[in-house]
Amino acid sequence: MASSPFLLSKISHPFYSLCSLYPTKITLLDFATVLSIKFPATSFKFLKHFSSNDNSLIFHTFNFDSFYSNLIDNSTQKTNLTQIHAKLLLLGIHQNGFLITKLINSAVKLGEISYARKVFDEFPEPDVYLWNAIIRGYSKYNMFANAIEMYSTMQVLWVSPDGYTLPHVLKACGGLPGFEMGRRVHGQIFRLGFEKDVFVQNGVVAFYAKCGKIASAKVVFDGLKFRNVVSWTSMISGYSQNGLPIEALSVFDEMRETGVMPDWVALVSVIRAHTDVEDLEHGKSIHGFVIKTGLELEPDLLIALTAMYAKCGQVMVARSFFDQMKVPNLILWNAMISGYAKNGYAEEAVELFREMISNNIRTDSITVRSAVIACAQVGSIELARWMDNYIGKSEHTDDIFVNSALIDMFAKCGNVDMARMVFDRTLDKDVVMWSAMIVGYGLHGRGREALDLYQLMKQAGVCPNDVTFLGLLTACNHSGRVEDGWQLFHSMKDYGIEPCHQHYACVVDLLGRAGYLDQAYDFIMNMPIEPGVSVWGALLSACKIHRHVTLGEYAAERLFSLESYNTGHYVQLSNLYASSRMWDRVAKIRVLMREKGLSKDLGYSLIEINGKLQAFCVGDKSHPRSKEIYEELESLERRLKQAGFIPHTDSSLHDLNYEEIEETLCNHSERLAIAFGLISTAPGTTLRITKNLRACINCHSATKLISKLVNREIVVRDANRFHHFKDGVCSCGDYW
DNA sequence: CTAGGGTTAG
Repeated sequence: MASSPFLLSKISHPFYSLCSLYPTKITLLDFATVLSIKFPATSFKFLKHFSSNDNSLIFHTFNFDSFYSNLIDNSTQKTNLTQIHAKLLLLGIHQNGFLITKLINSAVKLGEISYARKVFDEFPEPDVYLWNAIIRGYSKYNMFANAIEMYSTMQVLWVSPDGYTLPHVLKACGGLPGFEMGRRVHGQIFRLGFEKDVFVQNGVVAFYAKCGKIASAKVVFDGLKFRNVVSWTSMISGYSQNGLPIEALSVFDEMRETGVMPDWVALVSVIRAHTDVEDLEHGKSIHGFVIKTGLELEPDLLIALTAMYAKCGQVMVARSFFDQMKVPNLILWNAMISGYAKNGYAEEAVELFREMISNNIRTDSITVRSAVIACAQVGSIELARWMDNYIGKSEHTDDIFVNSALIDMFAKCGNVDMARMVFDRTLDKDVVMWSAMIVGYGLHGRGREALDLYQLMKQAGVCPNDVTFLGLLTACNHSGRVEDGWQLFHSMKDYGIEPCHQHYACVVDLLGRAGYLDQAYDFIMNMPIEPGVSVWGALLSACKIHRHVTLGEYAAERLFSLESYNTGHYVQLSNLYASSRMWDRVAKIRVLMREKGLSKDLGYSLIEINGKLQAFCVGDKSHPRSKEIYEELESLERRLKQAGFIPHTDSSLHDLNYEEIEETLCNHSERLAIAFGLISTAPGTTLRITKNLRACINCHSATKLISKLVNREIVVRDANRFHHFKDGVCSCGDYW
């Protein structure tokens, strides 16, 4: 001992200042333990030295409980705890329930749940405090099945739960699927006489709310004699979680009337309700309240506010919140990304997602879902492939939501075959997955495949839903299958599905396009619900195709009365007149539009070259390679003429919807995009173009021929569907 | 030693 360097240094060692905190004398072994915790870097050699010592030096007057409990509380690492535990064992006081409970709680706090369990298992006869500690640990880390398992074991061993056990058990019940367990616990709570314990009762309320049994939650809540802010919050969030934000808000009002002051958790729930109803004004007033009550520094409250602003379309405000957050957590990232995606800021959403990845920030399935949705909006097949590739390497490959979104994304990015690949590689398919694929085929006019898939779906025992039928009807529509569509529509009732506006509009479209205008009209007249914009719009568009002026005017009238400021309706009617060469009425519509201050939508086309999107509008000369583009355009025009192409001049010339033709050269935006695509990609490369309006008949015919002349596949996504041009024909069969 | 909250939604 004399030679020990420790003795030489002990006077000056900071340990002595630490010792003065404790009221009792301390042994060398204790010294070593403290050292190892407070000064891990220097402790090893001391521990080694003392490990050969016996513990005869211990003073029996020493107050173990307070000394070790302080040590445990000061532990910041698992190794601290294991050393203390070893020490307790060495001292023979490892059956001290108080200290072991503390140890377990401390382990839980450090996230060392399996270590906590190990310590628990080594304890011979745990009392209710120990059981509570371990159940609490499992519940805290959402290991609900373990929590319930411990709860059951505890009762087998005749340890009765107390008022501290039950809230954790209830939380676990709420987190598990099914609610039988929770119901049993509720019965037990009643028998054990906890009906006046506000902690326990709040847990019961929250449990029922989580399981969707909001009525039961309300019954328990109403039965409470004393309600604190937690009781109210449980009820508010319960309504929110069950899609009843209005009710949630009225509970909040009630709470305010009874004079209970909301804390930040309560406000988070209220903000969520405002977010759900997209009520920006009231959301803002809650924001004001947050500032007034001095809670604006509460990070989670700021996250809820960010989500609210993002979802309500105030993405700039949301972004400034986001940027101010020192440590943005996953939920905040998700709120921001989904907010962008939801409000049409698809590029921003994707950019933020990429930022997460390049900074190695953890993503979850919600992040990925939102990002995929954003990619679908962007419409770039290269981006879509990148996303698919990323997911293939992630842990989200089996996420049914992610895969359905991927199917939708590939379909919307023009590659329905890749959508099918995702579909085929997903083993567990639900209705939504099947429907997404059917909708994808519908979008591309592949009616046969959609119908075949529907058969397979039924064979697989999956029951169709309203979206399935929407996809099927669209598919029939885009491939001219009137009979199939008609039958499918009528088979909806066999599955107990009530058709909605969109289904009716599809049928009107289906009948109308095929020329059955009278039938379409009768169909509308016999609809059980009031026909809306989509239905009349479908009829008007069919009247335009078949030049049925009187019926078209009738449909337009209905549209004007429903939406008097929607430019599209005027344009459609004008197109109908133009197709019937009624130029005076075309002019009248123009005057009418001018009077109402409406102007037609500007057409533009996007083409992706080397992963970059290039935009063109009609007659666009702003591109740096504009000269080359127009040269290519002229050469195309020449070759078209040589091939015998005669432009339609009757309707499209006066078609307000489409960009006007300039002299002989057609400079519609998609033609510019095609020309640019041709000069900037290798021969044979597929061109992928996105257009915001519907393709005009002239460009459609021209594109067919161009695909043959230049031997390229050209994929055009217009406002309505996809067109695949190849070898002089289009996948839509000129039916769109 | 207790309880209540937020991101998504094909």
